[in-house]
Amino acid sequence: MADGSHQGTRSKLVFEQIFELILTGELPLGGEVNEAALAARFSVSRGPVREAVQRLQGLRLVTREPHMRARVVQLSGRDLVEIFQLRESVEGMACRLAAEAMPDEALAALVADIERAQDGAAPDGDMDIHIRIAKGCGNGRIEQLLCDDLYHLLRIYRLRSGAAPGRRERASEEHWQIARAMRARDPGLAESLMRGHIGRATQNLLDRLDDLDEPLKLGASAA
Amino acid sequence: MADGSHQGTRSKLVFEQIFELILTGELPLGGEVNEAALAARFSVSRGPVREAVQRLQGLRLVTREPHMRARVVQLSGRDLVEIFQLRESVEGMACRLAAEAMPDEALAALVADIERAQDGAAPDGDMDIHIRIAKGCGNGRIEQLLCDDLYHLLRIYRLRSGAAPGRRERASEEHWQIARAMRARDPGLAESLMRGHIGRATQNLLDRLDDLDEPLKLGASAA
DNA sequence: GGTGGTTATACTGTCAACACTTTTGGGCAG
DNA sequence: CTGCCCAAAAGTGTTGACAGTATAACCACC
Repeated sequence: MADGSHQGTRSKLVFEQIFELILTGELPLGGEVNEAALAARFSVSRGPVREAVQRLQGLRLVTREPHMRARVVQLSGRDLVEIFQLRESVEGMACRLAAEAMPDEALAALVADIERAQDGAAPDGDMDIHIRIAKGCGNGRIEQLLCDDLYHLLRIYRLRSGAAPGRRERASEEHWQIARAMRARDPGLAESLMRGHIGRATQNLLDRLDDLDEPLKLGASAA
Repeated sequence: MADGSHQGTRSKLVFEQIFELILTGELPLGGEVNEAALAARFSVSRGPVREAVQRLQGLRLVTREPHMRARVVQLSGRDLVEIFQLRESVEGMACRLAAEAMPDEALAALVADIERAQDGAAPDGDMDIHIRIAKGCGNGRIEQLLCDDLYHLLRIYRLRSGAAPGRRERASEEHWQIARAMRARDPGLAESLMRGHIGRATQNLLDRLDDLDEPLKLGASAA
């Protein structure tokens, strides 16, 4: 069969639907998650909903203690800083490994795509670069951590808070440097540049946060 | 009530019991995981067993695809190298952060404990140091990744493969250097030393592995 | 005797109902 | 009016049974 990857399992579908609900804000960030209500909404039993929620808990997207209601994560400034610190170390390592493991063509294409994006049309080149590096590092566990676990968190954050003005160009420039270092097969430099890149993003984040424990009320001109 | 913290939830108990079964080898490393059999063994329904298995899957301790039987992870040499690469980056960052965040007394106690362990009686100081650093880094997400997710994997690995001869002293010496750098409030040096420490352990692991894809048959006199 | 299809089995995915715990709301004493 | 206690409601944890799918055994056919 051509694709067939529809793996009928309800749990996975419900998981993605709940995630969409969080993205759209229908499930607000600090809000409660009601298993029965979600089950009724998706016309399934509580079993699949329960598994989906548990999986969300595994990704730290919801918090749940034994007998209390599950709640969507708050994403306070403190949380974001913690996530960015983790990304700094892990994506740095991914970048180092990818600079050794990725084939020449892939690295050349990476540089070319970034340069093309810098010129004119470039929609979502932002996260794409990081994902491509993570997928090319050859370490499945790191790839999973970055592309599965942390990626969801980042999507929620990005959707709620637009990038600072002028930061996009700056980031693209840094991406270009990173990719060039990788193409030159300089793992140490590539890792260092990536860590600096994410470290700057962290600093940028801190500058826009007055109180570390505020529940992500920023968002500015999120248009 | 004195303690009462037995959090009656069956799922958690079953989770720990299954983990024990993996540690003792009763559930062999590449073996299949049968929900019904486990349910009967623990005198619970399949629901809690299912949740426990799913949680194990979240920790990458078992692999499970939609309709196939779940299998305990194989822990091939490749897997171990991936885990150690991830640890190298994350524990390095944890060490950096801990060198900034941990109180003076805690750092002094860390150095003291290592020195005491070097002299005479020191049972399991090995992992303990890493755990203490992870818990002291102040980043809850990193702490959770190291102490919850990766710790289980490492326990399985350690139980099956003893350390190389003479490596324990070497490791203790490196721990001492790390702790000293932390006490001296030198985050950069502390991170560098920790990365070198884990990198050496990785190299040591590679030296003992002929084939990266072998399912962890090391352990020397595996009687 | 080997091979392809077919039935039988075992297991996972899903469901509806029950048991237990936490929370909410109201009534009562102070 | 305030605070505590108690009962009703809501929600989670757990159970046993049913449905769908992959694995295994079996048999016919080449």
